Amino acid sequence: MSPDSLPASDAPGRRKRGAVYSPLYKQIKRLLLESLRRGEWKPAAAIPSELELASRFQVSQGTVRKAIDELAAENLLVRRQGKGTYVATHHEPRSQYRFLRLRADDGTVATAHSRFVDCRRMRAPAEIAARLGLKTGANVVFVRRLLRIASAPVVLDEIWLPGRMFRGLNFERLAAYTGPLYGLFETEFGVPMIRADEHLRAVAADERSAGLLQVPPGTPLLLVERVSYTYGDRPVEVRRGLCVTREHYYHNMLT
Amino acid sequence: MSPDSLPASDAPGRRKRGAVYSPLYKQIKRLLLESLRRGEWKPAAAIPSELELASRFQVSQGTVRKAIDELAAENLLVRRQGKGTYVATHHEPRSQYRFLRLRADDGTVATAHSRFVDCRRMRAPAEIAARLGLKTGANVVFVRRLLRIASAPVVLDEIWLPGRMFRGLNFERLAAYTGPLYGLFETEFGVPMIRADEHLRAVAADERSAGLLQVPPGTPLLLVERVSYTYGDRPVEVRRGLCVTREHYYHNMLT
DNA sequence: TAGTGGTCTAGACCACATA
DNA sequence: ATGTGGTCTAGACCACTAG
Repeated sequence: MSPDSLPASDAPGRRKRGAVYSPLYKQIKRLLLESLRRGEWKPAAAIPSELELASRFQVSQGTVRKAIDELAAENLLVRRQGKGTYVATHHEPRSQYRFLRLRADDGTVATAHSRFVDCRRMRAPAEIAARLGLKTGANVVFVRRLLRIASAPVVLDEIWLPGRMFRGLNFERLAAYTGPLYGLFETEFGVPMIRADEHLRAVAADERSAGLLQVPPGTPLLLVERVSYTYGDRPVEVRRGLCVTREHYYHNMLT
Repeated sequence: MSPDSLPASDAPGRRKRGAVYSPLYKQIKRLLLESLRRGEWKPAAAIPSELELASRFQVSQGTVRKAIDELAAENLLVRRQGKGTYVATHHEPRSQYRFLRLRADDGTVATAHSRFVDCRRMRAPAEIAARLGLKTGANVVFVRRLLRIASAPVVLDEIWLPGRMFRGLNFERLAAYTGPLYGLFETEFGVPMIRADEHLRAVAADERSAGLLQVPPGTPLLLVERVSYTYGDRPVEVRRGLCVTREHYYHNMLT
């Protein structure tokens, strides 16, 4: 990207005047975000050094730093002193459990084992379609899986994904893959998950879920409804998780 | 606080060398935190300007800024351009719902009405005492209250507080007080809550809770176990909330 | 008009990783 | 030895608030 990417109208002092005011580092941040969205720098890859970006955008290193600081605070980039700045990936252990808030009673982050129960393509029900920004009846991939911790089933997930973005995703590929699901999405389908919204409720286990989770029907379960987003706030996953919270809990820190 | 507060051993370049390395701004941050902990600046009050702090600590404005930046990111301080930097308080609307993650189905943050059903002093059960860092049997204040949204009971809270820190807290004072509970704690007892840990589970309503929440016994409820902390990571509140999630959900955002 | 936080720069130097 | 991120400074100027 050339320096010309900075709108010419911003040339004098490079500030937007009038309607809205946007500091230089916010504009740089937007440019970096755009490069990430376009896939110019893939997950796990290094982005150019601060000095190089500074000369590319014709600003000082400090201004680039501030832009990167914010992206790092949002977990989109990872800084490594002495090495460089990298695009976040769901493959490293540190990012791996970013979206998993389930803990064992003793506080440990138990290692979960995925067992896929189902994977098929279907027409999106109205509610799922709405959340994914698709038309009702659009093609979606439906996945059902069981998360086991220490061999006991703990979570039953139902997942809906836009069919167009996940061409070729099927039961065999899921079963063959070891590692985090979002790692697969990112590597195989070029869809990095960067944010998720969760709605939690308590519900009673129905017959089917109870059977899969090996608990009596009617058992209180923690329902976690998630919508995940990729760059540009595009929703790309709807997930309904049913959790047995007899020996586990959902952890959250308020600040 | 005089500049001498900076350890003399740090004088050359003011860096800690050897065992651990701690940048200047982290040391400044620690000093500011200490002033907050000591109550030198009360909630809602303004702290000295950046320039004044810089001259006080004999560092540049930029270094003070970086320290304040981190404290603001942790919601301990609030910056207001053109006015100053203020100590966070639970009295302003913006901080008011910081610790309340319950939303109505339509996404709105419903205004909750508190109705206190119980307040008495008791000896701390072992588990509560452990979480509060007290000895079993230590004096604690026990509070039970019902949170109503649009006149329907939605949350039943049970709260334990260290007796020594909350002298004089009784049913009458609770009932007379309008506004957020943490505002009361901060103003009347000098205990600002700055962080909380929550553990969520799904449980079945027992007879008593079901009665108060006006749901059938056995109804799945969201159990929210919270431990709140004040400065220095001191635990000062244990709370058990039972939420009816028929028309409300617990909201969480993952980044 | 004065004071406060917010932005931006240029340059020096430090800590860390790698070759 | 080199290159990267991380810290710190001094100073200029901008945006915002309030007397």
